[in-house]
Amino acid sequence: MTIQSIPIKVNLANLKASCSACTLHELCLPMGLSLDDTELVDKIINNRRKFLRGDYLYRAGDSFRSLYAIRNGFFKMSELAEDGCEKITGFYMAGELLGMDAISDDRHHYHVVALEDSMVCEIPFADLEHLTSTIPALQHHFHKIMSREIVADQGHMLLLSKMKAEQRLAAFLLNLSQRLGARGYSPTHFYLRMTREEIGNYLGLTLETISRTFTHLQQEGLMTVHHRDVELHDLLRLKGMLNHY
Amino acid sequence: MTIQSIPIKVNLANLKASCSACTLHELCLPMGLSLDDTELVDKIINNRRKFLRGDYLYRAGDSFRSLYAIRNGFFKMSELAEDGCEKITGFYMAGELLGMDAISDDRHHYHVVALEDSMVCEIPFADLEHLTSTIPALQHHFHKIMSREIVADQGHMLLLSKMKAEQRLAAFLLNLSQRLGARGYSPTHFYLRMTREEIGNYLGLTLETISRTFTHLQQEGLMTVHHRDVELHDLLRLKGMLNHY
DNA sequence: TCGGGACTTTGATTTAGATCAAACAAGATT
DNA sequence: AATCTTGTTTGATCTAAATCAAAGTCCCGA
Repeated sequence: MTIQSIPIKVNLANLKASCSACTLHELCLPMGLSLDDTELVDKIINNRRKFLRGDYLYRAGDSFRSLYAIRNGFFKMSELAEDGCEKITGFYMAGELLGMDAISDDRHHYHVVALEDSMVCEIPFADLEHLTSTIPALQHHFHKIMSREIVADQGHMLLLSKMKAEQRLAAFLLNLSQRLGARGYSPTHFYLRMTREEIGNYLGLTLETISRTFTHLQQEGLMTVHHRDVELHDLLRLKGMLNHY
Repeated sequence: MTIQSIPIKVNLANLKASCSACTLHELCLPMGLSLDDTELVDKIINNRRKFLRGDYLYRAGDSFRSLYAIRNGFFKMSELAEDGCEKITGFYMAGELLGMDAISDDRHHYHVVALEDSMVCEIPFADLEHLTSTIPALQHHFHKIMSREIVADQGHMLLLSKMKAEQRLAAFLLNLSQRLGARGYSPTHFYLRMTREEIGNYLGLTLETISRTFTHLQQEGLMTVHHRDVELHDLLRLKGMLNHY
């Protein structure tokens, strides 16, 4: 069994509440949809599909038909330049929605690859739009989800344009921590699903800088890393590092 | 008359076609809305409001009620850290929609300031959502607009994480060029509405680097800059600079 | 017409992080 | 167990851009 396939311990009760079936489900239930509406939503969600580590969910250039809700697992989204140079635009985990960039011109703009074995629900976009026009609460929720993607991307822009290496890595770890915590996983102890190179790529740094910065954060007593096993010792001090640009 | 207030020469025929009244108008007309639907859209758009250079359209933290469509003019969007350090997240021009980040949690996340005298239409978001649920073509178009914002932000992320100073500036100029061209302005000859410092801020560089890079691009014969008057001599070669990361 | 302020250019120096290089782990494969 | 592969750490050196510094330009208001 590889490290990558070791399942993380989950607080099941929590997970169930925040991600009962599939993203869309999670998305609409808290919106106070009626039972009938919930059934309508369930109907358009296609069967879950399994992806093994390394599988592509879709590729840049693929024509756009559906959004994808991650039921569980972990994905990276990236652009591949002609020269083979990869540029990672984001990491996505359970409860998150993939493919919203493709609405703009009916083509996916990026590759999406599973970084661990994962389960995904396909949501045909035409069906979703049909449903959102009949269920106002669902429409509003969908707008919020797109808006959150915008906020997240703009946050990452600021990270890339203003923060130093140490701050970027701290922000990255805190972001993972927060998202894992929201899903019922431990916010302070988790496995990284990606290599140092992929982290560096995403943060606009090299793998060597990531490695050195991990070493430094450990020396400061802020965290422990062994391979991909991360333990954050002091979330507050980590957050404190982000304030001063 | 300051340089900032010199009006740029416009191809009026073009402008009219692509931006007849207000952004939303421009947005829905090409979607094949019926005349009746178009009238409905017009009804929810509040009177145009004028903003002088330096005026705030809204501030970070303001509660979210409306999106804003720029009828004409130029705005910058920015975050202001406690220490007073500004971080510019984007520049917006005629025909673009502001405030979509605020849908996520009913608060504006950034400040928006006019960089020249501008005219803006306010679009109450509740009204817009009401309309989008009754006009499917409008809903779809709105989703495309949000999606385009996501694509643009992700493109800027890649710029910030992978490109060198010269490529960033070239990409910035080409982006302005393309957007101005789409609005009927000259894509090769335009005024910059922002300072070198603001460009640098947005591109993750210092004003000195922007200045030196302008000088260098001029020496290469790719462009001419006098103060804020930019002339691009070779769009193809500028585009060629972006390929190699 | 002069002087002040905002912005820009250019030069000298410094530095954070990139790049180059080598050794080292931990699994996976034989 | 021995070897290979993939990913990681650490060290030495280099470099693009930051920072520090000074002078120049344009605009504006008195």
